[in-house]
Amino acid sequence: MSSSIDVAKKAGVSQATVSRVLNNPQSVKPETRMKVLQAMEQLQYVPNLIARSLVTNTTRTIALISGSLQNGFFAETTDSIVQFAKHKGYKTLVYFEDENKVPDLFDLIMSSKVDGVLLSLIKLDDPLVEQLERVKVPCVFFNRRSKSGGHYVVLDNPSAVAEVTRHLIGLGHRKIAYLSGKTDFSTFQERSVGFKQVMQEHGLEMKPEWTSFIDTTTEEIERTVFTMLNRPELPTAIICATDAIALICMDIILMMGLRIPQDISLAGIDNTRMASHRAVQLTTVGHQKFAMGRIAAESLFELIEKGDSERSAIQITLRPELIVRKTTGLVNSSGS
Amino acid sequence: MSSSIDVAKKAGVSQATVSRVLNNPQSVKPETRMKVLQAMEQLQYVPNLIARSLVTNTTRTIALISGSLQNGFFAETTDSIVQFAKHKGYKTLVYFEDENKVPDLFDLIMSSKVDGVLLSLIKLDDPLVEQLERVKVPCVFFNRRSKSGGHYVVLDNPSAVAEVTRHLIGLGHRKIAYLSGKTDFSTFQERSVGFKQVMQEHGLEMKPEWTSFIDTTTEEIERTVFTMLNRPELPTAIICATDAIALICMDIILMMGLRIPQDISLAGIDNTRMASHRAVQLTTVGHQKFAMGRIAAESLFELIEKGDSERSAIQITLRPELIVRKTTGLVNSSGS
DNA sequence: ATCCTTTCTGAATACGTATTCATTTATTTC
DNA sequence: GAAATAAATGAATACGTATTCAGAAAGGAT
Repeated sequence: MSSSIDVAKKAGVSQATVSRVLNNPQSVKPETRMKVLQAMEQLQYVPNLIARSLVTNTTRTIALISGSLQNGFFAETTDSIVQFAKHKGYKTLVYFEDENKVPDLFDLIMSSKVDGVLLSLIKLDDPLVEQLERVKVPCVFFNRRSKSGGHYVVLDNPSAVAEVTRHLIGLGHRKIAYLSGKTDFSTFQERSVGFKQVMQEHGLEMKPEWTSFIDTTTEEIERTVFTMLNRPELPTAIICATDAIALICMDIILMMGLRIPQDISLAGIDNTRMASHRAVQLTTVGHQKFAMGRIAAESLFELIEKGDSERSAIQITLRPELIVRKTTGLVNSSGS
Repeated sequence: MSSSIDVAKKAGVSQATVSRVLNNPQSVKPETRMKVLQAMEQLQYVPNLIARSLVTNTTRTIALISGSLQNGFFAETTDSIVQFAKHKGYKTLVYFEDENKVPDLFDLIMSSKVDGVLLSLIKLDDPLVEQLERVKVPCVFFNRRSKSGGHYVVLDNPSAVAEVTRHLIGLGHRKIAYLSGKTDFSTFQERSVGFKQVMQEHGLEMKPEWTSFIDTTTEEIERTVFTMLNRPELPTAIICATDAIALICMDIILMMGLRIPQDISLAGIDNTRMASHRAVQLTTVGHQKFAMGRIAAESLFELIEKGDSERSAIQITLRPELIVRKTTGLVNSSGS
């Protein structure tokens, strides 16, 4: 690999001039500029971004810390974030973390010198947040947020669940199960609040055996649903805290020979792409306009470009929208 | 941010010693090592990887050039690749490229100084391949490959399609449609070969109006399927070159009120996660053992760690395995 | 031609680390 | 205790770029 010094030699100029034709072309005489460009061409010169970063203290790279792509929601947000970053001339460093262990991420981010961070996999009281705050790295949370504020874009989670819950109650359901991830994530925390509230408003009981806050691994979800549906008394509806959970849930329900929604209604949240598929047609709640990932990315670049500190907090809460499809129906009166 | 020089000052040693406790701890006396570690702790020192990369000419970063995550196959491979890279102590820089434009990727890769490249989105005659070859960056293709060889891990594509085609013919199908991406990608090229061959072996015709090689955007696929199914004569089965295409295809088929497989059989390739979902149950063909992404990643790290040049070419062709589910059935004798 | 601007270019330096080489300090051997 | 060896450390340098500052070249006005 040839360096700017090689180019300089070949063009008979100084290295500084080579640097100039790259970063400030009009500041160098057209004649010599041509010589330099020609030399670059001949040597197949491509600038070393590492060296440049060392000087400018900027990498044109963002970090994305997301949940596993097995979850369609994260696949969609990741896709749009990476696309948008590319469009902005930025590279994206991705981490798909296990829900539980996000320990060394701070050092990873700091040492990589990324220009910004998009975080979805964050616990309510994650120390990472405070650390990032301290070092002034532009950072926006999406989907999940931390209790210490910061910039974020999230769904109005309590309302979202409230809407599905009311929808199901409106269909006559009284025995409603709730299947969620653990509440140390804001998403699951907030969504459970919405559920609890609406149930109470209607004087309905949250049966412990129908209410689960579990690890959102496929195996764990399958096991939980299987156990629940093997009890003597079945719920008439299941609300899942995410579409990803709902899909797995649906898989088990169908496997056990139950019909949706005749035997059991099912609803999710996120309005994932698969939810609208005609083989699935999941009732869910989404939000208007763009994907959340896109909005988060736009917000982040606003921080990066205009400077974080001046900016007042970006705190966007997307209005939820119930999307009724085919997995929820009137409660089966023959149900015990 | 504090540097190793700050640490050195605080600990009363030279910067070289600080560097040593990081890279060669046992070469420094335990006593002074402690002093240094303590200073690091106090200053919250985290090494600047950019600077380190400049010296070592290594970044512990790989680049992944993949198709859009909208395609479940790429979501799965990306997930496992990123996980595996992390496990190996490497970061992953991702690009989800549009099928058509992959022009400036070479400069992007070179300037970022990644230690290796995983490529799935590559055309048969992509110039990128030769460029990467020339600069000796470890590189392995997966899923798709280039005609100029190199390291790759792919499915035995002709056999894969041959298997589904024979399966459908065995079920009595004669009027078989084929829906594929464009053949300047090896995947689609090789798969179409398999289809053509088996059809010919059985003296069956590839009707032009039932055979499409199109851009694999959702809209384009939808339009194509819609048009095909609005013709007077319908195929009794559709083979899609990927599960992603098959899913979209299924969506349209169901939307038009046709039943699968009673009215029309449907099959894909890749054995994507959603294909096994009980709301879908797509007949498809996959391969044994690990995900392809994982195998590709393992191969790449072998190249990175053991050095590329010594190594003979890694060329892995995975044996396909037909997985019959519920979207393919006996041909409906009442079909016109 | 002289002086003054303006435009352009080169030398020098900084960024933060790893590494070589020489030097100091500690340890062993007789 | 001296000499020989081994272990530990520091000074200096390199990596490839951007940038400052000073100086050279070019152009304009008188």
